[in-house]
Amino acid sequence: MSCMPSRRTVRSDRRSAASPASAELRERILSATRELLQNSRFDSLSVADILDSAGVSRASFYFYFPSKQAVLADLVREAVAQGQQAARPWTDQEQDPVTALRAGVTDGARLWRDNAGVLMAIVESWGSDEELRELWLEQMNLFTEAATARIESDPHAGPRLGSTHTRAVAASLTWLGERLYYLAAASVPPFDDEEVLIDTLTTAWTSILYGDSSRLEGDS
Amino acid sequence: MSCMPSRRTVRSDRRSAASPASAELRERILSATRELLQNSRFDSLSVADILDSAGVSRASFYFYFPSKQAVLADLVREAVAQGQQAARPWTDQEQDPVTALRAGVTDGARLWRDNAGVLMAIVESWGSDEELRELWLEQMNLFTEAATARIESDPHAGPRLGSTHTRAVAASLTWLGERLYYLAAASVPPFDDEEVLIDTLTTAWTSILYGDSSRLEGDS
DNA sequence: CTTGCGACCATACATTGTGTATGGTCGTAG
DNA sequence: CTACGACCATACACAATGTATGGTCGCAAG
Repeated sequence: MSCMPSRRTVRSDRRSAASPASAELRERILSATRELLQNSRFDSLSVADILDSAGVSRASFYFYFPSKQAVLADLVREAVAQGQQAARPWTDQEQDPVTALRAGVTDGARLWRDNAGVLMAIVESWGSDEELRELWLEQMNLFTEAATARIESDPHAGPRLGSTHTRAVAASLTWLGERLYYLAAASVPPFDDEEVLIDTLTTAWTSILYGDSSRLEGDS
Repeated sequence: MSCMPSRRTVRSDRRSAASPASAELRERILSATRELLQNSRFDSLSVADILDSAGVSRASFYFYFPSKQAVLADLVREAVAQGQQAARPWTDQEQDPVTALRAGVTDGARLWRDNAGVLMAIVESWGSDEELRELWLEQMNLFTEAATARIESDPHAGPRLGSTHTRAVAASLTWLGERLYYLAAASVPPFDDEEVLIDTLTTAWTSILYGDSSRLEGDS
């Protein structure tokens, strides 16, 4: 998936025989961490746990990654790459706005469901690590940019907002999503109910962009 | 190290005449932590730092507090107690809704400005400590309850929302605030500009509650 | 006076976690 | 055969947390 093995020359094919580990340890480390993250919080996860789970030695771990945080960063890049596809139809405007909005919100929910561990980890950790901070801030920024562009080119939403504030509004919606998806993943009511999550987020987007929060289905 | 015994400033004033648990050191610990938090993140703060800054011994620290987190919990309770007063006029409805909303948002901004260190600390840490988690979740919950009550008793806002969703909407606005105030405190654009912060949050509240985001001053 | 107690300090320790060596094994390319 | 690259085992240096031990000081009651 195109990342960048800039660390070192990892691409070797010497896995012909004997070793119990013929594949890239790097992937094993990533997979193990991803799985551990489904049941543990990132900060209560030690590299020793990852080592045990991946069946890798301490030395090998630090050969491929400079720190635990770097592993998370890779996993996040992986997850968001997957998410940018989900966000694509979101920025189209081929269908009616509210429907498109709801579809985008739903895609986000699925992305978060599929990558709950990793995404929760980064939301909890980006405040305490510079690399993770920049990564996440950049991600939120990309999303905000896309939303801003969409809003400004929307004949209904665009004019309603002062152009100075459009970006701020887009940013606030982005961060609202970040928080609500996180709360849902963390099972914090009332967002632990996915339907409530999606309805509420969709309500927020449509209300703020179109000033219309009614008619958002009322099926409880 | 601190080989110099000059730290014993407590000497004769040890306990002026008071009774059990006069606990002057306790206050010193709280104050020192509060101040340190203005320039450091909570997780990059060791108890040794607090000890140095407060001029207290390790043993005394653990006499008063079971952990670093407990100190933060106390500071947070302190700050939010101060904030509940700020939130009171917020739940009144004596003035026009948008004005009241903006006033409430502004109060929140002031609270966050005055207690930035402590509040940032808890937002960053409530995910990793059970005590802090419950404390913060309860706080968000109290705020959500108040907002819900306000919305439901509001002739303009109440009817517009399905009653099932009212609480969820209130919760999302609460968490939006948490996130945006935090970002402002962390100097993340565009919310590092307090005017943008307040305008955007006010826009969100009025849009979602009243479906009206226009006429929110366009002075930019 | 002296004994007890509560607030407090100094220091050492057990434990856990991180990141950095150091040195060794084993297959394959040269 | 030898060098090298991928890998492992282990130990170490460091930092931080929380606990334990024992001691000082001031006051109050016997």
